[in-house]
Amino acid sequence: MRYKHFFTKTLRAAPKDETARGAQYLMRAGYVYKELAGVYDYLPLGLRVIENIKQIVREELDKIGSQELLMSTLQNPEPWQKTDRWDIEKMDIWFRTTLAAGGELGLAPTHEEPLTNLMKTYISSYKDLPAYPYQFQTKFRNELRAKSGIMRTREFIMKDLYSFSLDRESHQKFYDEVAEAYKKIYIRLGIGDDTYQTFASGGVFCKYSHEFQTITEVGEDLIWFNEDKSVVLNDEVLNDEVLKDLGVKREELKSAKAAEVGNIFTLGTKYSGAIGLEYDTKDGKKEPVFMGSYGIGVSRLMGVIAEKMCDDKGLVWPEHLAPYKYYLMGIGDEGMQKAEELYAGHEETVLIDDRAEVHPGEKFADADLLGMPYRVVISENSLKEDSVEVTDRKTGETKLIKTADFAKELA
RNA sequence: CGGGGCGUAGCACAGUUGGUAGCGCGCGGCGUUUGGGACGCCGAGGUCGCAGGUUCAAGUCCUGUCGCCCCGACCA
Repeated sequence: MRYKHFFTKTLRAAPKDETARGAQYLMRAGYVYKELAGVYDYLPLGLRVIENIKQIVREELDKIGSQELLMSTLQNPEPWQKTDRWDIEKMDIWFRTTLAAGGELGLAPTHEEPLTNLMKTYISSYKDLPAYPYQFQTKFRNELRAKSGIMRTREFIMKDLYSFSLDRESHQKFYDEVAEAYKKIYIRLGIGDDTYQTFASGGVFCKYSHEFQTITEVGEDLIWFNEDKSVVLNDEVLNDEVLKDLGVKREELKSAKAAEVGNIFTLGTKYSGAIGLEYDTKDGKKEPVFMGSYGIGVSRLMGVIAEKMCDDKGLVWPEHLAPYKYYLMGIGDEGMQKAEELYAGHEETVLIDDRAEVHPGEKFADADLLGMPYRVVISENSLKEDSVEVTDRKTGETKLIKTADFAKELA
C-alpha cells in the first residue's frame, strides 16, 4: 500500500471524545471514525485489523467443525415473543424499527431466537445433530451508556457461534472444545498471557457460564484469582457458595480490572423448548435440542488489543493483526528510489511512505503511531552498507539487514 | 436513568461588564529545508449544535431541545 493512497491522515491532537489511550490512537492514526457515542466506522486500516482478527477466529472454529453463515440484522418479533424476550421490559437493549406497511422489526442484539427458529427446517432427527453454525455479524444494543471507545458500543461486530446437540453430554464435549479453541485464538491474537477463562453467572441450565477476560486497566469488569491463577472468577459470582464450590478462600484472592473478550454459555433447552426445536430419537421419541452459545466481540477485541499493546508513541500491533507488516521509508532521493524497488510486488505486506515532501521526523512519528511491527528505513547510511535498517516497533531494536536478504524475507 | 462537565473552522482550544469572532495544528500558493512531528511570507476556511425568547444589539443572558465526555446504576 502506498501512503499517498490513504484518504485518511494522522492527527496530532486526539479528539476530545476519547479518554482511553488506545482509543485515542485508533482515531489519531485513522483506524476508526466516530459517528455517535458507541457507533464507529472502521476505516481501511481498522478494517484490515478487524479482518485479521476474524480470520484467526474463523480458522480455529472451522477446526472444531463449525460452519460459517451470515444471518440477517432485521429480525422478526415472532420467535422472540415465544421466548418472552421481545418485551422491552425483559430486554431493555432492543433497537426497533418499523415496516412501511406497518408492523415492528427488531435490530439484532443476538441471534438465539431466529437461529433456533431457522433450525426447525433442518433439524428433525437425531441424525441431523450436532450442528455448529457461527457468523460474524453486526449486533445492535441500545446501551444506556456507551463507553471506553470501541470497548462498549451500541453497534458492534460479534462472532456468535451456536451449538445444537443431542444431549447434555455431547453438548459438554463441544463446550470444552470451544473453550480450547478460544484459548488458541487469544494466544494467536497475542493476548494469551493476560486472558483467563473465568467463572461467571450461569443460567437456568448451568450453574456457571464462562467468560474470557483480558486483564487491562480500561476493562469494565473485576476478576478475582488465586495465587497460581488456576481459579479465576468474576466479581458477580464472588460469594460464599461459589468460593466453597471452587475450593478457594476469599483472603487468598487478588483482583484485577479486565475486559470481557469472549463468553461461552450453556443454554440447554430454554430456547429450543420455547420455539419448538425438537428431534426424533432413535426409538421415535421427541426431544428438545440441547443448545449452547459462544461469543467473541471482534470490534471490542481490536480496542482491547490496541489498548494493551500501545505505548507512549502510538499503537503496537502484533504481527498477525497489523494492517501491514512493514512500514517502509527511504531518506533522500536514493533511499526513496531503493524503497520503491523493494516495494514493487509487495503491496499486501508493505506500507511504503512515499511522501516526498515530508520530513523523516514526521514519518518516524507516523510510523510509531500507526504501529506496524517493523519499520524499514533506507538511507545514505544504510546504502553504504548495502543494507536496510529494520526497527522492531515493540522493542525498539534496530538492526542492519543486507538489502538482498531483506528482499528475500519479503518474498 | 441519577450526578458532574461540555458543544465556537477538519482537529484542539480562547473569546472580559452583551457591541458585527480569534490562536495553534491541519489545508492551498511561493521559497528555503529533509535521520525524530522544519522555517519564512501570502492565502482559503465559521449562519458560534439546533429552536424559541429577552435586548437597539446575543458566541455571551433565559427557556426548550439534540448531541458528546466522565462517575454511578445497568450489562443472559
